[in-house]
Amino acid sequence: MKILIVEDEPKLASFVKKGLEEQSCEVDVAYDGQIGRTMALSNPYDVIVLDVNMPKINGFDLVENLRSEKITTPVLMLTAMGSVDDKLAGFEAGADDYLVKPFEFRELMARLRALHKRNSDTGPQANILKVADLELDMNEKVARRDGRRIELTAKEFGLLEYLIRNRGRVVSRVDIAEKVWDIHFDTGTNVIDVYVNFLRKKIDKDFPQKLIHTVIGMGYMLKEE
Amino acid sequence: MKILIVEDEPKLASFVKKGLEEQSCEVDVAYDGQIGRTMALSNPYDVIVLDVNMPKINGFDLVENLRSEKITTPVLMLTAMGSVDDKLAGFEAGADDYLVKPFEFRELMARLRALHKRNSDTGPQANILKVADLELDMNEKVARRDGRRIELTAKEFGLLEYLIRNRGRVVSRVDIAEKVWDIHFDTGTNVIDVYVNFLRKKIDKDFPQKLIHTVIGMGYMLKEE
DNA sequence: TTCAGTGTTAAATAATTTTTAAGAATTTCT
DNA sequence: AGAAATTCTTAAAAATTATTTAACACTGAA
Repeated sequence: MKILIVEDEPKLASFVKKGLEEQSCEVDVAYDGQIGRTMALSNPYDVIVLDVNMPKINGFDLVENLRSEKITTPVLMLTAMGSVDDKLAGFEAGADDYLVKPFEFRELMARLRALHKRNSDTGPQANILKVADLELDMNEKVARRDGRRIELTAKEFGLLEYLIRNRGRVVSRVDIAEKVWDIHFDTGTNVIDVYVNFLRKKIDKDFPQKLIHTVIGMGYMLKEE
Repeated sequence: MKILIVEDEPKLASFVKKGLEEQSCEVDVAYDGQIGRTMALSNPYDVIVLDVNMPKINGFDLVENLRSEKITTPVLMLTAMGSVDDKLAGFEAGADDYLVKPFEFRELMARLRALHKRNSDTGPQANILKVADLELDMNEKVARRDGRRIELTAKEFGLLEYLIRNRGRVVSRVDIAEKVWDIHFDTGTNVIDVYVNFLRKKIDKDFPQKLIHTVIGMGYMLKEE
């Protein structure tokens, strides 16, 4: 289990780190929210332990920020503030659990395990994204609709994956350009339009129920119905 | 969110049930572990709330049993036993969270939501602005009134969003021109009037209660009543 | 090197939205 | 009440946005 601890109190951080390492976890420590953010964005952690009270970026803001960046790693908030309102603020910001200091290490460990279990035990079948009768097989890198196998190119696959992960939500061309093409400024290109067209041919053309919808002036949306 | 409560204390059970139903959850209650087991096995719940101390089958045994039956529904244990050892036993048995009585309802709600969120990959929470029976769905980029779906163009959507975010406040044409059209000087146009008219046709026309009000000489206001 | 598949651009066409403008209706002012 | 100002409604013109096609460039494998 790979864990990131974001905690500005060195003593507590090293105590927790040691404990976790004894349980054969891989542990990284960030001593402020700023660094924590960078590390969380660039490494695939199983769980993140977050102190609320920190310089630069506090815990609440950090979770919110991570969530807005689509980082869904489970987060456990660690804090001395035990009021229900504080807890609610934590959950509101996007945390998955909330533990009040002082705590016993064993409880922290148990809670981390619980968070991890839920995220990882989705098993091998977690690698298939579905919408209606459309499946995206992340292992085979292939789509299926109504059981029929559909081969996709890399860009097509990337685009469809992005659409599927944002099913039911309108995604703008700018969003797509950034997340799928990694274009961060306006190049005046129409690649996205063209690729949506490719996808439609492969995925919607032969089926009565269309899944790819264009929302004029706003973007595209993948949705059943 | 569909929830099963397994709790032998009728008072507590009905208190929690009522609270959850107010948050528009579907709630079933089982008054002992035996029945709880049967219900959990036959219905697809989103979360299960489990009291530890119950006749026939206690909470620990019930989770263990469910897990062995491959029921992976998130379980929150509810109990008066707050020692770390008790908590560990709960997690050990397969629970996902552990809340000690007495608790505040809001915390229970937050924890249930957190458990549910992780299991249903609906991504970021539905982002919906509401006024009276009018909803503006920021994900789907669609309005709903009285449950009826209303499609809007980009400009219509922008205007309605601005009105809704300023509900109950009169916004001048100049405000609207600046924030929605990005026009910063007087062009003598009447687009805004035209668009308010468009919106009225889509949003107010078919309903007795009008939401868009014109305040002559000042601007427009969105308000119920 | 050639070839097939992939990614990108550009331009023509189609569809829809946005804006303009002008007459009708309403409200305000004298 | 009558005139003036403001707002509403409508339809058609203008502008924008989307789709499709085809051509071109790039890549990696044979």
